[in-house]
Amino acid sequence: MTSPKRTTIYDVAREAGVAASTVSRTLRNPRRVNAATREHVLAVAERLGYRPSPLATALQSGRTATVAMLVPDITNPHFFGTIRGAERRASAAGITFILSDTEESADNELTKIEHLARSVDGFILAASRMSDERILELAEEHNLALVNREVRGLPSAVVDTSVGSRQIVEHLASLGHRSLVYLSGPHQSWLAGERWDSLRDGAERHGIRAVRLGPFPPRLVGGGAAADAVLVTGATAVVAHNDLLAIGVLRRLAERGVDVPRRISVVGYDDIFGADFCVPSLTTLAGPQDQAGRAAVELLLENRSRSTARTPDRRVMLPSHLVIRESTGQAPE
Amino acid sequence: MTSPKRTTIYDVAREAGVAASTVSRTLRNPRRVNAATREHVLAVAERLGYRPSPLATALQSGRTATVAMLVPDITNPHFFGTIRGAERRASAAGITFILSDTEESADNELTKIEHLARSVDGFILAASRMSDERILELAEEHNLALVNREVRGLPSAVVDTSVGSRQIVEHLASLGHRSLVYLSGPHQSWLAGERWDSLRDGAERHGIRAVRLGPFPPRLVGGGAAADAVLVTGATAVVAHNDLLAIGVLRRLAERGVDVPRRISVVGYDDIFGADFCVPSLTTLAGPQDQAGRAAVELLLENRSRSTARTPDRRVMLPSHLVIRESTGQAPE
DNA sequence: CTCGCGATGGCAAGCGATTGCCAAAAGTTG
DNA sequence: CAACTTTTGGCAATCGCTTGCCATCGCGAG
Repeated sequence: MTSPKRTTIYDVAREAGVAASTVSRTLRNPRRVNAATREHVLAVAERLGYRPSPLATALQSGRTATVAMLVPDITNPHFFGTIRGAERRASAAGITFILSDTEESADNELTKIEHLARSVDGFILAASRMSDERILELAEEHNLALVNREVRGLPSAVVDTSVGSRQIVEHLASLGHRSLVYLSGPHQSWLAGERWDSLRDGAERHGIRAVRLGPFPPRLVGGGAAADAVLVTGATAVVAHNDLLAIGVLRRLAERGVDVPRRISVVGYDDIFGADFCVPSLTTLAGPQDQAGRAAVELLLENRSRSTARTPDRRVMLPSHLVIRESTGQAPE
Repeated sequence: MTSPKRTTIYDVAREAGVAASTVSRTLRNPRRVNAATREHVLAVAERLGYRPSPLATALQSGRTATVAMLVPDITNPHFFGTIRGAERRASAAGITFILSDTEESADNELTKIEHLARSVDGFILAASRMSDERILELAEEHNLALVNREVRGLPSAVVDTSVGSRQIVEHLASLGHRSLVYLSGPHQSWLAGERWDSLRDGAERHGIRAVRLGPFPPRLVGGGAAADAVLVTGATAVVAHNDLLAIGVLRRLAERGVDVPRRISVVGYDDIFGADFCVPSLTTLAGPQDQAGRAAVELLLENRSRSTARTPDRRVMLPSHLVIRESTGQAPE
């Protein structure tokens, strides 16, 4: 790699016989310069293969045309959709997309935000593990958009799981189940709380007994312990915090020779890759995670420039739907 | 979000009673400044909560402490490992990680590189779809590291699939198979070429007939057409370009009532998430993709600063290994 | 024919660091 | 103690672009 001194705005200016400011305006604020000059400058810029330096632009203007997305665990398929959606949207808007894994740690989130603060226009916090207070505090200084998390007054995009959770309960109720176990995710997970609340709520309404176990790590490996715990309760239906956990449970149950769904029904959340081809295939609450990612980027974009003004409460709620597969069935006698 | 005018190096300088340059040196080149002053400056910086502006630093110094990774398809599980490995390594080195999806298009790769050129120290091209010539050309101007792709003279990290491919053939041969079909991936894919070469090579050595079909889109949906095509050939073993395709094939075969592995054996590449719990579980060539990602970042880091000097041929080769599961078995009579 | 005003382009001051060069201070050496 | 060498800190230029402010110009109005 050689550094052939990229052409700058000054090169273009000299070549076009105008001032640098004119070149700058031609690019950022075209109507501020006469059509004829503009054409000329553009032509010269094109000929010289001019590319603006995002750094210089950002340094001067304060706009970086970059967003960062913080994710608790990149490898969790649950986030793939969100990541993709956000990346696509950012890319479409010509915005650079920074991805950062916070390894399920609130402290890491803080550190990373601090670190990136000056390099980005805003942050997308996906399933943030931080407390509401902390998030609100950060929102004072940074432009934030939340995904699958709600905090009073902050823009957020969430896939609605309360309605969906009730659907799950109804589905189970209709199959004759009288009790269910919820396998909870990380206890800092807002989502986990939401889901439990709706499940319990729905269960109550249907006269179903609901128990919460956990927290379990929301990964395949979490399924082992979770499955065993479930068996002890004697419940006929399990709702896992996510598909990963659910699939883990399925595997463990298979190992132990427990028939799903004959003896126990299993439900997950997210409809991740693989949920349709595991055995038995998984009944799960699917949601447009990619749209949540995309929406988050949009919220961020709306929001920038606005510096002191608190954004009017912008929250996007996306509908989820229950995908019924083989892992749920009639409750046993 | 408010903009409380972040504290700058000048604020620290004033407060500490030294020149800005001293502050700068304290941070970048501590031994250049007296221990006493250094301590003092650090204390003041700490007290004021000073955070350097990456933008300003980059603009002046040319080092951005950022790398970008270009991936043909973010949603393809094959890349998850690579992405994770690269992100982790970058993060550990305090380097910002930009992720960009090129949607399987060589032109997109070019555009994105052009776009990000000034904002990053280098690019990681994962399974690039560009031609060797194009890549070499780009390497003149940019700092590149390749993943799962080799181009003369450029640093690269690849999971060795030639040895692995031969293992696959041996495995199949030992099961009595006399013919195999390779389901090829995108034809711009270097990997696809490599794999086919090694397979054919191995097949020849074992007196096995090998046929290549395709290209097929390396996704689940590609499996439908692929499976049908395979059945026509009457081969008893299929090696798919990747697990996604392989799983797609499994599904289609199941639909058509073809018994795997009784009637046909299926092998994939990558050992992606799900390969172990699809049915039948998939025999596949696993490789440390995350290490490839991590290695690529390291190659990039070694390489920066060096501007004109061409890097000594640095290539990392990672071993793969065959994971035998249920999708392969004795060849039928 | 003069005045006022909008359109247009240039000047120059930043944005927040880094770094070459220089001078003063401190340390070495014979 | 003189003559040097090292250390240490400051000055000022620079990276590439944006933008407030000012000067000029052309033109329609009075």
